[in-house]
Amino acid sequence: MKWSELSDNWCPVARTLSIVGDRWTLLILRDCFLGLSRFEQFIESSGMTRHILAERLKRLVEAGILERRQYSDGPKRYDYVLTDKGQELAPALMTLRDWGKRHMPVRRATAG
Amino acid sequence: MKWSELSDNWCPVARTLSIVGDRWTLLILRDCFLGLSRFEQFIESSGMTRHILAERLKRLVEAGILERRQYSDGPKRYDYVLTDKGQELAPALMTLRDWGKRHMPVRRATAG
DNA sequence: CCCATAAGTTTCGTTTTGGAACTATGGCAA
DNA sequence: TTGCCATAGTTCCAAAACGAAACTTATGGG
Repeated sequence: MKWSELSDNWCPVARTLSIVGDRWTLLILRDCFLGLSRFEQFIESSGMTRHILAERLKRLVEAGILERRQYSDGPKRYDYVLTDKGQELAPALMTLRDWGKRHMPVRRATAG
Repeated sequence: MKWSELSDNWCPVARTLSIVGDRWTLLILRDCFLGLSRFEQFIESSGMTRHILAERLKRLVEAGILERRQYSDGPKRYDYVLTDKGQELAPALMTLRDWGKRHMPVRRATAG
């Protein structure tokens, strides 16, 4: 079965995962909840490639989870902010965070 | 950045996602919460390939989320059950389910 | 004119995935 | 004792996704 076919699955968990159930997407949303909104910020914070970030942002906007917003008119620049629909993913992020805190202790530092 | 490097990230959300943040893994866990435990059951319920299922089960066992348990001694057969650590992912599954119910309505039936 | 900033896009080699066939183990029945 | 079934995997190959890095587009400033 193709992953994309999951968006019409009977199970609401599966339908949710058809959007956020991949490597990186939930990390972008985490960054949004931390207050980040710009392309370069997501790149720096998450460590994903520009290539993939661009594709994920497009999907999140199409899904109505993020909104692409022009924030500069000089050189036209855009950033991404959570919609109401996106905001409502907060509980999901929080439960994943809580589980991680309890069950996934850090073994060694991420960087020096 | 490689996905596997995420397991030592400072952020507990990222560390959690280093295990469950891929296509399919959370669906396996959903099935476990629905009472399924056998290889063939996961295959039938989720629609993923045997190949990927085998790999994901191995990772979940290594992570201490599932336990591989012999359930038959005639032909030796094994199934998979949630550990306490795995059980504690229930809130995460429930928040994803609730969000899906609210924001991801079914467009058409999955099958005829 | 040249450099910097910032949001992307393109290219290309590597890794992961999907699909389907195949393997291993043992029960059961003719 | 042979052959078929069930079940948990493994193997193989082509297709899709991904990572890394260079390139593009648009504008402002020295």
